[in-house]
Amino acid sequence: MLRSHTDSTSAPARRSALAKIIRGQAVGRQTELVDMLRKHGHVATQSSVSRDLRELGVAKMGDRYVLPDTAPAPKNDFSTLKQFVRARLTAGTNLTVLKTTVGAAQSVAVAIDTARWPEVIGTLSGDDTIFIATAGAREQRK
Amino acid sequence: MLRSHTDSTSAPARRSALAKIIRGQAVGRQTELVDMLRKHGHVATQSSVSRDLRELGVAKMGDRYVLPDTAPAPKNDFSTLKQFVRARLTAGTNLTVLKTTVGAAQSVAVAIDTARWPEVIGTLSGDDTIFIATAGAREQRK
DNA sequence: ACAAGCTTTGCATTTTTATGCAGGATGCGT
DNA sequence: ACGCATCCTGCATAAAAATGCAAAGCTTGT
Repeated sequence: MLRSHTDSTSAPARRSALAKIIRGQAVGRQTELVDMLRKHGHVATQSSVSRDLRELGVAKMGDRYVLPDTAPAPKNDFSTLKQFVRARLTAGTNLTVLKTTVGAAQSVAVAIDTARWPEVIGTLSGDDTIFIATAGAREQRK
Repeated sequence: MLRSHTDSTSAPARRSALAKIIRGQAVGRQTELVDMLRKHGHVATQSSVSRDLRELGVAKMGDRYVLPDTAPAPKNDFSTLKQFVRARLTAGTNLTVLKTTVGAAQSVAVAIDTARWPEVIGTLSGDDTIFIATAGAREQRK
C-alpha cells in the first residue's frame, strides 16, 4: 500500500511514541527526535515534530525536552474553597494568617479579594499561606 | 561612575527580575524579555537573557516561558537549605524577611514551615524572598 | 461520484535561540 | 604592581524551531 502523503494511523501513534521517547531519555533537538522516530517506524519531518511537541504540551528546558506536568484543575467558589483552610492565626493587631493546603492559597485569596469585605485592607498569598491585612484588632473576626 | 561593560550588581538582580516577570505574565520571546527588563531598569541583550534563562532553569513550553518546578526535593533538611539564604532583614516587630538564591525560596520556606517553630506564625515565599510572620519582637531570633 | 470542509504533511523560509570568541572588570596570590 | 584565573558581556553568526503555504487524504452530505 502506498501512503505517499498522509498516514492516518501515524499522527496519534507518532505523538504517543514521541512522549515515550521523551520520557525515556534526554533529547535536545527536534531533528534527533525525527531520527529516533524513524527507528520506531515513524517517518516525519522536523516540521511535524515541532507541531507534535506543541500539541503534547512538551516544554524545552535548557537542552532537553520535558513532558508537561499532569496537574489537576481546581474550582473557584468560596464555599468549596474554605475547606482548604487548615488554620487561622494572628500576628499583631492587624495581620491575620490563613494556612491552607498546598497550592490552594492563591485560589482562596482571590475569593477573599473578590468578596470585598470592608475590614480587609489587602491580601498577599503564596502556595499555602495567605497574609490578610486588617484594619484593626476589632476587625479580626470573620 | 562609568560601568561600561560589567555591572556586578546587575547580573543576579536581573535574574531575579526575570523570574518575577516570567511568573507574572506570558512571554514568548527573549527579545520581549529584553524590552521588559529595560522598563525595570535592566539593560541586557538577548544573549544574556538566553544565558540567564538557562541559569534559572526556565523552560519554554509552546509559546511561553515557565519557571522551573519547585519540585519535591529528595532532601529537604534544614541544614542543607540554609546555604541558600543570602540575607536576613526585619520589618517591624513581627515580620522577618529572608533573601535567598533565586528559586530556592519555596524550598526554604517549606523547611521552615515543617520545622513548626512556635514563634513562627506563617511564611510566604516568592522566587527569592520569604516573609516570615513572627509572634513578637522577642521571637525574632532563630 | 462529487464537492466542501477539515486535518495533516512537507517544503522553503523566517523567526527565535544558542554560542564561539574576545574584551573588560574583579579578586587573589605573589 | 603584576600575572593569572574567573565571571559577565555584546557582537556576529550558527543552530534550532516555528510557520505560511499549497497539496493530499479523509469524512460527510448531497
